[in-house]
Amino acid sequence: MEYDKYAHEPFAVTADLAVLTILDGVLHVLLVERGQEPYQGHWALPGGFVQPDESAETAARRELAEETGLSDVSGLHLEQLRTYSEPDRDPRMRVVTVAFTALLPHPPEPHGGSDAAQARWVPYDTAGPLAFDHDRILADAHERVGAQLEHTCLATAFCPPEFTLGELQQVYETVWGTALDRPNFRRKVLATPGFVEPVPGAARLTGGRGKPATLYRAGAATTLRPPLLRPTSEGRPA
Amino acid sequence: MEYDKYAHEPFAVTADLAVLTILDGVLHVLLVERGQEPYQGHWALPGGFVQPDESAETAARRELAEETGLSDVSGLHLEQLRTYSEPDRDPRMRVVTVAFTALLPHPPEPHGGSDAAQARWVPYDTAGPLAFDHDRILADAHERVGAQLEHTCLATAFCPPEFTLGELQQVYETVWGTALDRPNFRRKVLATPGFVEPVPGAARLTGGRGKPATLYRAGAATTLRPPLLRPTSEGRPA
DNA sequence: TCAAAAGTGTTCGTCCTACACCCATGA
DNA sequence: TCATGGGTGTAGGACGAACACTTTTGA
Repeated sequence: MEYDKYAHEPFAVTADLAVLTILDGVLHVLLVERGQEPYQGHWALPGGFVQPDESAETAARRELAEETGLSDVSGLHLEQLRTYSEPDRDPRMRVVTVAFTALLPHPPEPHGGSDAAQARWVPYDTAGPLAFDHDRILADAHERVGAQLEHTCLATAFCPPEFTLGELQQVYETVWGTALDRPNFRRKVLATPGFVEPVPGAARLTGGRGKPATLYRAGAATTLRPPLLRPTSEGRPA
Repeated sequence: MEYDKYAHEPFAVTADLAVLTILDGVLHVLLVERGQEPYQGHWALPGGFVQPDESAETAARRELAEETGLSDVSGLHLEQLRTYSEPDRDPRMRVVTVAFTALLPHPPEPHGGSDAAQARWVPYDTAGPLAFDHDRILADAHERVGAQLEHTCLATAFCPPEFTLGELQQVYETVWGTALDRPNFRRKVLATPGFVEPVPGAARLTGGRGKPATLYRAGAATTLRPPLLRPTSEGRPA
């Protein structure tokens, strides 16, 4: 190992975020329009440099607060995705990016942050092409979240503090892009101890019509055993 | 974003490896004894600085070759674990570490590499305490590999090119620390298309006694659907 | 002929799937 | 009273857990 801090070409480290949410039953991602070169005018994932006194996680949470304008991001789900370190990712210099996924319930209207021209929620399917290798990061984030839904209780992170089982099911259907059988989904969720717990006596009307649905809160469990596998789209799973 | 490369305190980026293998039915990890301060004389995970023209993946593979002395590491399983970036991880300077897990079949006798006093295979249970935050990295690697065995075909990475189902089962039992039912394990593996494929007409004696076992090769599949869940150790899974 | 390891069969329960059906509410 | 969404019931099949049993080898 080396002692001279300046012996090598310096690395910059950034924390970039794939912030996902569900708007009107459609998966959306938070994007910012770049205000400067390179890729000026292109859309990109929000993020920024990790400061000397921060961990990448801390930096990611700070950036999340800045970009979304949320006053309290402490309770939001934030998870490290992976690190992207190819030498030519950024034409300016050597940049190593630690990518994170963040999941939001009811998202706020984002306001263009300090270093971004503007920020906007964009439907996942129409996002891209993005700056740098952010297309790949976003695709990795989607794949990861989809996989996590299968064997963790992550789906509640997309929901407000109190939610109906119909809303929870919509999270699965939106992220996976498949329809699920409602009775079976409900049984599966309720049979998993600690996944959700009912709010006593509470119910809410959802679509303006229909029977009011019981409200639930997220439970203490984090893992889902046995898992809730997404339907194998006929035949051999990929 | 900033343009001045030297505006911030420089970050160093390292690639560290949790190299796992199975020796005599016991999970082992490759450790190096540090030859210099800090933590001189302590054991640590092998690794080193990412060079300016390398990705973290490339650096990890280079380090793996150097530490193990293997001439061909191209076919070995190497996977990014996560990135550790707390500000005080290294007393000398700001070091961000991209950690990897590597899985080896029959491991070679390691020879002390260039910058390490010596390298050695250590049983997983007796490893530690290690230098820096390597105890945590190693624990994360073990947890990750254990989880991967459940829903990927990763286990074959621990096996030589041709192996018996008994050896494959031993991988699961060793990493998970639990016993599995042999008939059921065999059926499960064979029922998963692409997990393993038989080597025509080949068989091998394993323990000196008993019926020779059919030999198998790793198949083309990577995911395991439905998964092969580790036994829930009585009652509620963690 | 015995021990050891591979491989096969069978039973039984549990879980998943698929539907059909009932309930409560607003229009 | 109809459409809409929430909630319950149930029959059938697939899968997994447990364990008995057969086969093939070396000692």
